Amino acid sequence: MKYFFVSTPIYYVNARPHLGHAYSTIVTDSIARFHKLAGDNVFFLTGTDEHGDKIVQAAQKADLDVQRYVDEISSSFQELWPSLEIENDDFIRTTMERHKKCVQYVLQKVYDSGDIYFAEYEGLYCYGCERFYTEKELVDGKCPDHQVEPTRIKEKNYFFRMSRYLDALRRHIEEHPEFIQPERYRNEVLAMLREDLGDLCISRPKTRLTWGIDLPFDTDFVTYVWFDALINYISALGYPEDDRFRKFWSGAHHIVAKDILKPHAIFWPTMLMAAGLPLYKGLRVHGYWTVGETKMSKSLGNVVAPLDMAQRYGVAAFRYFLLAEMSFGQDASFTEEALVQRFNADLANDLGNLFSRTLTMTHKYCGGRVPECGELNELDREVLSIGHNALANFQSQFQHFHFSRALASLWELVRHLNKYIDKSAPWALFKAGETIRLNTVLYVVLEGMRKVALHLWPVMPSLSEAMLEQLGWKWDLAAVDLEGETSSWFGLQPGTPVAASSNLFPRKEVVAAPKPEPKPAVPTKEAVDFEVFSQLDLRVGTVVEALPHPQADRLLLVRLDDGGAEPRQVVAGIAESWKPAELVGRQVVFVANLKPRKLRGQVSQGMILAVKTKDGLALLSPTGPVPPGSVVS
RNA sequence: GGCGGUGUAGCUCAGAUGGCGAGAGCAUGCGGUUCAUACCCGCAGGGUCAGUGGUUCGAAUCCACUCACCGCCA
Repeated sequence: MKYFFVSTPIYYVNARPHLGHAYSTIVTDSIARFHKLAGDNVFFLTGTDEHGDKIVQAAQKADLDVQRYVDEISSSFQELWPSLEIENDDFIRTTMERHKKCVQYVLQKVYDSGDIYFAEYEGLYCYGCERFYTEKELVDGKCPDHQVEPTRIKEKNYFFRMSRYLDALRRHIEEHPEFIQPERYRNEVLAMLREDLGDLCISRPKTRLTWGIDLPFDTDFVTYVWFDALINYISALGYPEDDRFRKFWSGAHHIVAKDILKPHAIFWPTMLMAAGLPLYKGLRVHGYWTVGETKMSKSLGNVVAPLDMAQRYGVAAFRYFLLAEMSFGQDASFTEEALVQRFNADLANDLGNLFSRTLTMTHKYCGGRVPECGELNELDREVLSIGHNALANFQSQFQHFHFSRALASLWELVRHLNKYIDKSAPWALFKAGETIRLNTVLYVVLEGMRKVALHLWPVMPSLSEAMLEQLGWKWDLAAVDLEGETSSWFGLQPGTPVAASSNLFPRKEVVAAPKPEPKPAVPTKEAVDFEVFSQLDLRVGTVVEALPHPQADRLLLVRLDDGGAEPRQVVAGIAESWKPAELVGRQVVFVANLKPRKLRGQVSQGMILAVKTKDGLALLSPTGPVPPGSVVS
């Protein structure tokens, strides 16, 4: 029996669970289930990371005692997972006693072997942020958050001699391509290793931070971030004394998002080396979910609440979508429309309808029981062969974290079963009374459906079990021979009753397209002919003089150079937005053939064009200088 | 600025070690079918494989440069 250990990151409890957390955990759950299905002995770990200043600050903000605060957020994670059909074997919290003991054990061990040293360093410290800044992080020499010049202080801390292990790590990565995957992240880590990474600061003085694990060799300090958090992967396995560690650690895989690549790809392996422990087997790195075009962020208020989606569309659809839509390693975009589209196309139309039509036919034509399979002809054998390929590809792709491709492979079988039904036309066989052939066709389809359902268990556990139940197949995880399923085709027992009908994935209405601001149609005045428009004589004039109107506050007397010998006087109602001095030299568009008229005793020979907005009047003018009097058309 | 990645049909993506008249799914159009969840099946349209130059009998695939976007580091 193979041992397989797989972990999510432990989630930092400064925020409630969102789509990113859900994805990591669902992927990990699916992998865990896949290995369970394959017969491995699986340990699936997730948990929460609960130490550090940020947590203390968040608790203060929430006006809660720190312990209560972390308890609460941690529970929100623990409570969410079962509703997403996530079945972790353990939930580790860094505030648990068993974790603390393990961290201290490892620290002491590394300290004893001489890889932790005490050193003083000097840095720029911002008291507001309670952290050090590098010169480059500062803006104009000031802390970007508090706009305060940081203070140069000296501090003593403990350091992990990471530099000693970096060469060995680089060799390991080079010799084990599967250590970090996908490839792009492996390259990134090798690039990081080409730089001087130095050693790792692993402590904080208690004068600054008390919410952490005491260093076993100096209780004036607490452990800083990674030496605490990363150890969760082995503390949960009961390292050092527990047998589980010995069994499971050799097959360990970590699933992480790309933002925590460095700690997992560099800090953690070197820590393990220093502690004299074998390295994990594989690190699998995925990208981010964006929401539409933009990054998901709290400030934008577009954080997708996983549970909302799961409730609206079903856990199965939600999990299926996440796995099918994201090409593992790359970023992907989450939109409700895409989810609905995929739901309808793949789950409702292809798979759901396949169940519906086949079960109905089994009832109409075969008394609702799995029929006897007769001799196979060319068409039937084609199904078996396509099925073999689809399932073998599914298994191989899934194992290599290509979930999207794995599901695409599986759907080749789903679609082929639909084609096969059409080609074989059981309804015609029924009318013709060709019972043996009819039974064979339906058997082949039902068995294909069973295989699809079984392979979907890692992705959508309860729906998979429901499908199998409809097929009258007894779900028994321990009895599954996943590899064998690719070649055998006779798992269903003839005579077994099947469900009379099926409605696993009722089609969803396509949600309204993401309203690009439903701008109302612009109401216009009545349409006019071009002739009417061309009666207007619009021209550009240059303001040569502007004066306040002697008898009106809102009016200006504007004298325009219109190309003629004398300036043209126009009375313009723009005094509230424009001062006379601002106008001189400016070019404006005016109506040249408006009948002259007197406004408050002053003759106006035309009208200057302007746009009224809530901020005042904007004048129309050419994009660049033109000769005065130029005609506008 | 350095390093790395990506750029293939409207959209999402496949395309080891160079040999294809460049693929799939979705979307679109047309046709067929009725067992079925207005579903399924078939056919079709649509791409100068970012650009330029090179290696080669032959390049989406190798090399160089350019452009665009992204990431890491500085």
